[in-house]
Amino acid sequence: MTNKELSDIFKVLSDETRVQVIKMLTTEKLCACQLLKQLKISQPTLSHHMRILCDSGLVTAEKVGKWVHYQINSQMFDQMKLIFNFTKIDNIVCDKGTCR
Amino acid sequence: MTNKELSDIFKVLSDETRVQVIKMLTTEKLCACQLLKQLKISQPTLSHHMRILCDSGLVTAEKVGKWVHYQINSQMFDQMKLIFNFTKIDNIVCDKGTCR
DNA sequence: CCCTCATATAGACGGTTATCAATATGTATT
DNA sequence: AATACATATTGATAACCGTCTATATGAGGG
Repeated sequence: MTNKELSDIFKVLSDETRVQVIKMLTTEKLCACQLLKQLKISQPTLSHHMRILCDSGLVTAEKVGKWVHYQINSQMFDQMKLIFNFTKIDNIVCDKGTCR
Repeated sequence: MTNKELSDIFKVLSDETRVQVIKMLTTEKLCACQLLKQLKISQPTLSHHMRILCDSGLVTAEKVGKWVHYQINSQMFDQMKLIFNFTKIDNIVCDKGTCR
């Protein structure tokens, strides 16, 4: 994963409403109208957020009749978990009074 | 952690340059001048990013003489790891042809 | 067919942000 | 003190983003 790909995913998660949607979808599959009920935003704004979430791959959509069912893409989140599994090494650089 | 707190942290990580800095600090402690060498941005821009990283708590700074040593705050990243450890339940909502 | 409900799109607006050049501050070295 | 180096701050600018209203699209139901 490139830095750009990573920062793009974090950008998707950098909005409070989208985090709330993700949390809601964590426990159950939901349609847009149900999400809308619990959010304090207009319908077009929700549609905008859901598009961003789906485009990123973090959420998947399935059209069922009039409704669209949204659901977490857990594969993506498993990958994200790995991102934070880095190992930190306490190397001291810039010591000996020089940075060159 | 509230949704706002979470999205604020993701916002910090939503910039490609800051992701690159985080990655660089993953393996070793570095001063600003060393970070600057490997990045294609001006010194004031780096200073701006380092302030955002430090304010968020993801990175800590330590002034040593002329230099500022930056280092990952691994406690924060351990916490972030947990965020992605949710359990997904495949509840189907919106079934039976109604959303009400 | 018309009407209603669910969702998407278009366009406008205000606020935020990343970037830079210029400058300031602070710290060592000579 | 004077100079050089490391970092921070200021102010300006351009691009981006979240939000809304208005409108369009699409799918059932009567």
